[in-house]
Amino acid sequence: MDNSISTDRKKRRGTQHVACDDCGLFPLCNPIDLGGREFSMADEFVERRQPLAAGEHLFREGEPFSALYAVTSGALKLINLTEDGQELVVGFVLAGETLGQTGIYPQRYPCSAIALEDSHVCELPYGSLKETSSQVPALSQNFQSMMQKENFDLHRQFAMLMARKNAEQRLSAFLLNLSMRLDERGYSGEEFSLPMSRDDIANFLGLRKETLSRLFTKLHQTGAIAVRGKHIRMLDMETLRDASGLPRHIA
Amino acid sequence: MDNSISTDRKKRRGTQHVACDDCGLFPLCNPIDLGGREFSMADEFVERRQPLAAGEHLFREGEPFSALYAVTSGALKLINLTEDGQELVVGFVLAGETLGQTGIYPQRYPCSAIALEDSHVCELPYGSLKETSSQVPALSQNFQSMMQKENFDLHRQFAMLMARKNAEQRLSAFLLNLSMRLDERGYSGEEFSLPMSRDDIANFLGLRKETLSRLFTKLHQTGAIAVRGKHIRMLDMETLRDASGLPRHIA
DNA sequence: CGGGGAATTGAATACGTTCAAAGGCCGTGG
DNA sequence: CCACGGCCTTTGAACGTATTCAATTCCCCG
Repeated sequence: MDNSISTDRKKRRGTQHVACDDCGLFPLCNPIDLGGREFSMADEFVERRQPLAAGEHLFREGEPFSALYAVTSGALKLINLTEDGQELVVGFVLAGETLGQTGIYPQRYPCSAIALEDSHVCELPYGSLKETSSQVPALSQNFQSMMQKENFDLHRQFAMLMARKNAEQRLSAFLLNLSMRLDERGYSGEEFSLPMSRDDIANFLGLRKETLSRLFTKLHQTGAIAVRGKHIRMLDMETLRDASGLPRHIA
Repeated sequence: MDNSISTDRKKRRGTQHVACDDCGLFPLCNPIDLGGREFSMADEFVERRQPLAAGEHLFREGEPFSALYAVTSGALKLINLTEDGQELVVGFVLAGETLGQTGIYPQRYPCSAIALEDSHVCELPYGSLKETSSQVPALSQNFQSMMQKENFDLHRQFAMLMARKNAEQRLSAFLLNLSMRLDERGYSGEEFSLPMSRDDIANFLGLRKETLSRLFTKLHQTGAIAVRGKHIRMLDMETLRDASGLPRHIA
């Protein structure tokens, strides 16, 4: 069996942008399909493809909510800070995915968003969205749909990761979740590059980085995945699904 | 210190209903505040207070999505079934809370909902909601707000429970989460009755019931909570917050 | 009062963590 | 282009925590 991953390491750091059609914000940028007359938020209000250096904050926990964002390239992590300054990773946002929605209700961002690598984001000011959507039913409708999908995704991720007992199940479920999400955005869910460090994954999954490392080697040795640093190839999805302990239709 | 819980066990099983004002579905039942003219879904479409026996299904995983629900009394659990027929508890719905929203996007319920005790639910058919909301902006607006709050709640619960490493943190966070949610609906968040079995909690938290049991006794002995079967009194919230390892502003 | 499921407790085992050390990758500077 | 240094990752061994399996107790309900 071929467990190897090509050793030439071209830098993928935040280079290729996701296609607009694959972006989670697309239905809000271009709500043309239902509107009767043509209309595009993108041209009017969306601040497109702002660069974000690795490690830079997009927004900070507690800041007043002001806009929705979509990641067009790169990836971010969402974190909370504990009293003693420790990070608590509560999520990852991949290229094509949106962030900021959770701040709408409390009017503040409930977590900080930090770029994991050099990234680009599109910014949609919430004021403009709200104002325009009151006049453009199609936009309002698409916004509604977006929140519904978001809700579903959150619930699914919760179901995937919450009740996983042992570390192997957690990691398997995590990898499957990533793979699904990459697929959804037009990337390969079979071979990809992890944008986050082992530490971040461990923190997110409630494990130690050492445990995680052992698990990666274990999954590698059993032939379920091929690992070379951050590069992952999903070799045996079936085994992973079994290892995750998840119902087939979820994973 | 008084670690005792009154020993008279009156049956609270699904007796008192939550007040309509405290119900998560209220903004959809009565979107009068913005509408100009008075209007109420409740009178027209909402099927009110349907009884549900303990153990009975409200809906099943995979069924076509048809309606939103609010629990007016009692409580439900949300579960997925694994291939081999094992339950995977993915959430609990308390009196005053809503369920079904996660089915909107995929057009199917992604999990089954089972009554934990004799309960009552109000049913709002989604067809009626959608139709009416296209004519009543206030309703549409409130629906939007509901999804936004739902999104926030899900994210918060995810943040609270996901990265909790050890069992004590998980249980503490779980109890704090329950307490918050009860408070929100006008119940006492300080003293309450767990509607679910130890097994269900353990399943949800990814622990064994034996471990859970030991933790309950431990928290009881340290004086953080008072436990008598399903009755819980939160004696020392500060200790619990510390034990949960959560940032203060979340817990 | 008695039966049965749920909850608790106990002892041995398995698993994940901890602390320490070594290895590998990458950017920097020679 | 290669050597150096730092950081991230991997590996090792001892320890601590959660799990397992079994036995007992507690409650709820008839």
